[in-house]
Amino acid sequence: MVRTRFPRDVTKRATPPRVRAAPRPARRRTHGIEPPMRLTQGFIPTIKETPNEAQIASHRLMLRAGLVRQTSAGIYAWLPLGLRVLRNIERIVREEQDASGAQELLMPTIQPAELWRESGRYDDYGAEMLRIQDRHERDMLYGPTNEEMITDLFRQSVRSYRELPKLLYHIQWKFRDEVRPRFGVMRGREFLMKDAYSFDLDHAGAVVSYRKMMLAYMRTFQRLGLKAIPMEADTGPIGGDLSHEFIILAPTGESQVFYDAAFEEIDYLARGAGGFRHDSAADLERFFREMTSHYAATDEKHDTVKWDAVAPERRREGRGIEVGHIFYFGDKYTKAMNATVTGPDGKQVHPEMGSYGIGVSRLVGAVIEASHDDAGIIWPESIAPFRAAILNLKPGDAACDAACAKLYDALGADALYDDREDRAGVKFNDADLMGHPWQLVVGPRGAASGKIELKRRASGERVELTPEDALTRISAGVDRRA
RNA sequence: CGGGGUGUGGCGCAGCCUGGUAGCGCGCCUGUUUUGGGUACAGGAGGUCGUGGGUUCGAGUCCCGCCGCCCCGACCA
Repeated sequence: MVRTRFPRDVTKRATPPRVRAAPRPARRRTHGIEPPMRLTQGFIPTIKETPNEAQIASHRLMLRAGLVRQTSAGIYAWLPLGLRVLRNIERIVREEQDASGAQELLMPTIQPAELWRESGRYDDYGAEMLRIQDRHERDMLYGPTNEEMITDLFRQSVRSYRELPKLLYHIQWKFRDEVRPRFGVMRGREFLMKDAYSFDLDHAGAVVSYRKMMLAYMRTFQRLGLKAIPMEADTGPIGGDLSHEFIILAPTGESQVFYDAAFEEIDYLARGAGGFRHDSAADLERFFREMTSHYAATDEKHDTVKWDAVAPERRREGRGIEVGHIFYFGDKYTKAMNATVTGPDGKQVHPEMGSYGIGVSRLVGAVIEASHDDAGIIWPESIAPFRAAILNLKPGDAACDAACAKLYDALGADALYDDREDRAGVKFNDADLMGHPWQLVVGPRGAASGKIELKRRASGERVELTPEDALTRISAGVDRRA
């Protein structure tokens, strides 16, 4: 048995090692776990008619395109196509968390009631918390969030202010027993969430962590192809006095939002002059001022006087879906759970905390709400389950088969090969429904003369060209940021 | 949790009022046909009618209980 020891000095480092900004691999989907896929061999059950329970667009399309299946109210199984999207979103969220200096860990889904009794939330949280007992009749719960557990982990091991700040996150399934689950994965009971927690010595430090996360969020949403607006929010049951929620725009959103066009004009991913760095206090300050100086409000908090002060051509209005929420709440938990570090003056202090959530599974639905048409989903390049679909209009035809094999070979895991023996219309419809950014249409008509058709899902634009040129167009068309 | 709706082959639905051999469309399987936007024809497989009880000679249908799911509202990543 090999014994592993953690190097001592790791915990002594005052600040985490600098992480390079947003790694962007040459090939996007390089987790190495996703195999190429032929439709005849895959498990991608598309359906023609809309299941009766699905009312909103994203829910309907997720069921029809074979992304998910519901197993109970508000609980979903993720099928291969849906899982790819979920993983792609998760990957971008992770890259931006890492880039901000946060460290990933993984906490369990099941938590002991004891921790929640310490913070006082075991009783406060109410019926939304799923409570269970193990065989020894110990009270347990399926975690709806992780403030208590992270605070417990922190207090066990962090002793000195020299080890601060700590910015920790995980991406884990949560359960909140919603009274009324709805809108498919947008308001499920079980959902995948990225939750981060910051620990700082004082208020000033906590504010820096808060701003870092805010920047990470804006970058994340931009990479997902979404227009996100940060809005001041109430802190709710998490408590605290500084909080923002992030609303993305979609025609079917739950609430009306009003905001200044400034939010759309900022490039959060820009480098160099005008860009924002996570490790520069000045940049973070400037960034935070940008985020808070422009008008933004939901209908509940809408202030018509302030709204009238915004130049008319800069007023933007639309429907919004909440996809993230960040909180600063000081020593609420460190005090209740007695987590302390030794300060510079030798006295014990309760670190200041913040928590930061992104609804990863909700984002799958939210992106679809923001990007679809009558025919189906229109995936942004950055999270599409496949970059392209290869439609073999006549399997068995030598020229078609050869052309498809070549394309499939070149694209590998980035392509979904529709090799079904079905009518052309079936394949066109399914490809539109599944929403691949590109469609490579190979039919006997063009194959004879060495041509295929390339269709752009978003615009509907089609061109006839050689397979080589099509492949070039596809890779050239990748916007690595969005 | 209040209000409303609904549950019948994989999906969408009819049948229930007025009890009497469980049907239609799509999908699926076989064959023919068609071949660039869900083709056509023929044959076939597949259903404890959500569930428990009751009424009746007989219940998908009538009565009572329970459960699931959906929508509106209050509540929320």
